[in-house]
Amino acid sequence: MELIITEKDNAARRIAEILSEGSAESERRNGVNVYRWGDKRVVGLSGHVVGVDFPPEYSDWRDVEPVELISADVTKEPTQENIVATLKQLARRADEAVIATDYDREGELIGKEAYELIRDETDIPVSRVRFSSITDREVREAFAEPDEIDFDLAAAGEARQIIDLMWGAALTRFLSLSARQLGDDFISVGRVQSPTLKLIVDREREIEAFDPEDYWELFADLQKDSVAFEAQYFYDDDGTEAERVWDEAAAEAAYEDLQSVDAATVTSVRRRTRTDSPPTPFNTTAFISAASSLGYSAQRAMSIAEELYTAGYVTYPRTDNTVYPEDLDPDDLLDEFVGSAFAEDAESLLEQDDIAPTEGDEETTDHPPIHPTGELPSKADVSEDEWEVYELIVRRFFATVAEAATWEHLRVVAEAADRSLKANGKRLVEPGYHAVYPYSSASENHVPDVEEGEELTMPEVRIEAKQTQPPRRYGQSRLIQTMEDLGVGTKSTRHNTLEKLYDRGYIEGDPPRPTTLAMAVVEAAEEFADHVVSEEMTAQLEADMTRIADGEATLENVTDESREMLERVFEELRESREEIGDYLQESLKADKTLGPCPECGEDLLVRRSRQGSYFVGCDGFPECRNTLPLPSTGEPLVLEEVCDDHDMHHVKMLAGRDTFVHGCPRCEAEAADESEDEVIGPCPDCNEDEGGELAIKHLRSGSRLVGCTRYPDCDYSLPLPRNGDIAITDTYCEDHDLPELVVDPDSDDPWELGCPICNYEEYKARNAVEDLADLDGIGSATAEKLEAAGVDDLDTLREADSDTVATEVQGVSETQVREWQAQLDD
DNA sequence: GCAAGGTC
Repeated sequence: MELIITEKDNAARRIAEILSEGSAESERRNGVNVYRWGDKRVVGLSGHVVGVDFPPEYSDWRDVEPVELISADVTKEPTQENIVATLKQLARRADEAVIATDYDREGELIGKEAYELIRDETDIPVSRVRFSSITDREVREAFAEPDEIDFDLAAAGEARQIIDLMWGAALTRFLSLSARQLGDDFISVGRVQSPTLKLIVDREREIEAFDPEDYWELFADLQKDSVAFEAQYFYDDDGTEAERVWDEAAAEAAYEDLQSVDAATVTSVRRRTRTDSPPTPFNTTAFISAASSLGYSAQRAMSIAEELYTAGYVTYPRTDNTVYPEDLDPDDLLDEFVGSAFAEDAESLLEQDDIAPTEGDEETTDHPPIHPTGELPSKADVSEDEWEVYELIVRRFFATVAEAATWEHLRVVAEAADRSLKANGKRLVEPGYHAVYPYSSASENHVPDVEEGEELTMPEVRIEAKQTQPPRRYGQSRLIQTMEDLGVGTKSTRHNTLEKLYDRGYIEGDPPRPTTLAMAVVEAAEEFADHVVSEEMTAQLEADMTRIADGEATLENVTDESREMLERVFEELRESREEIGDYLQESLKADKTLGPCPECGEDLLVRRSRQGSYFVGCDGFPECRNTLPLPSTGEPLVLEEVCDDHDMHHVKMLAGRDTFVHGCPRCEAEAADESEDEVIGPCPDCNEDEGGELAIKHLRSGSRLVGCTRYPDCDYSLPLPRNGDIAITDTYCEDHDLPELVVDPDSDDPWELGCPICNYEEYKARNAVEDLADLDGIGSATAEKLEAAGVDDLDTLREADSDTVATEVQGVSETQVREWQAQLDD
């Protein structure tokens, strides 16, 4: 029997399809898919075989000194017992094994791990095949001429693992211990996350240090016949054109000169034609950046793309490649869109004489650029967001095979009272790829045809006082782009790194702003462990890995050298341990401080009760017992904005999709104290027996609800929207004897909420499927499939038999279902 | 429970 091992289940299935010419069947072993035909078996490792875990004796890491840890051996342990068990079972029966993991460094490492597992059982020959995309031709060719595992390349990857863990875990542990941060809120440091955080912190430092400067700009309206256009004043500054006037008196003088006349003479007209080339194929970074201009976060964009990939609509979304593989025939792919929602554009592209896709600079060996597969979803198959992202990917593919656009630029210079004015016009002559790719800006600026010497009227002159602006914060896609430029992180991890920085309380908002803690961590690292916050650590590691891969160094050389360097860092760190700890603790507190306590003058802080709920408490506790409530949903985040009335920072509650700004906790509490409950009808739970009635209530924590007047004896309640005025109408719901409610009745867009009980029931039904889609690893495309199989809410999923679900829903594995169920049990 | 790499 021949055993073929791939990196992921999906690849295993496709390779089996290709090699068996469609005759492969799948069976399950220990919950792992095995594809079989004849005497061949293909199994995907799902990336779980490789794993560096700490030895169990270090699991209680609070008691372990960091330095002991770094000298401790890093051991490898498989993280998914069932995958390993399956692999070993199959290996025992095989007389030959082929490693077919991804054609990159990490793929080689995963392949080597699999090789070692096989070697534990048997000494059958193990070969290695390499192909850059899972297409018929490439896979067949690779299997026709198998190669050997490159152990040096795998060792390079292993050195990376060890060094990352050594530095990351030891420094993380040191900072967390010194600041006594031991729960979920540990203080982490790492080779990729820390240089990324430093980018954000450095930019924030520039912004803080920025000293704005005043300047003035002058504009004039010029008019030819009845067509007006705007021109800007400029002057010669040592041979270059300058628009900003830095001296107020000089600006006023120019303004007076221009105002003294009401006409300008055209002194030069220049026309130029520019071609605007279509964009290159999507790699992960370019995709994230395009999706971000549609308003998607990096994480969200990737998770939608992964969902579309799993459903079979787009290619693998984690790729560096910007060159389509040779065997992608653009004509064939365009043909697939004839008769679809994209028919018109696809047909117009097919009419072109020559269809030659653009190429980017990066041609890699693992996966093709992101493009549609040719299997089309209908709008009903996917959520609105998924459709929007799918359309982006389709249109990007269209753009890469479309023609260039042509622009006509028109530059006009005119003189008035010896002062110069200029206007730049821009006209799209040939829309080219813009016709199929409406995302990149194609805005025109109209300047009429004028001729040299022509006299134009000048009805208005304006002077604008401005200030230089600090540099802008990096947005998420800009950060990911910069990480790629610096070589930090990989296509599969960059977006996760940003998410991690959010989760760790290092950054907040979008564009991300560093918290006080982040500033302190970067500062401490710069002083004592500069290596780990600089992108040079990655650069050096890359160089070392190349040396290992080329056989010029060994894994031991490189990791020993790194370990010695870390030991030296620790010698300095240990001396300053208390100082660093105090500083970090102070910074942590600064991120939780809301403002002065009105009762004692100490700081009011965001705190957490023993039950886990958040509230505002006084730092003077137990002497001062002043408190304020916070909403029950989400995690509080202190914003920069300060309430004018109470000198308190506003608070935002982070709760994923339901994130909202709570505002000033004192304002919210006072508003609730001043409002009165409005009775609207009988309580369905206790009216008959006890006479309880439902009322609209404002809670001190800022939320509103319909609750029983006998609370806490009766805790019947219905949710109400957080924002907007609520009006009670004269129309009554017959079923529940309650009035219908309207939110924001006086606005342009009032929302008829209706009877609160009916509304809540509809809400529950509507959200059942959405709740499914919200689970980790389920998107709306998969949720739709689950719903079709009768699994339409969380409770059904929780009780469902995982094997039945996996059998009935295509593309869903039993392991997945069990993971979802485990999530629900948490 | 700590990193970063993979995949789900």
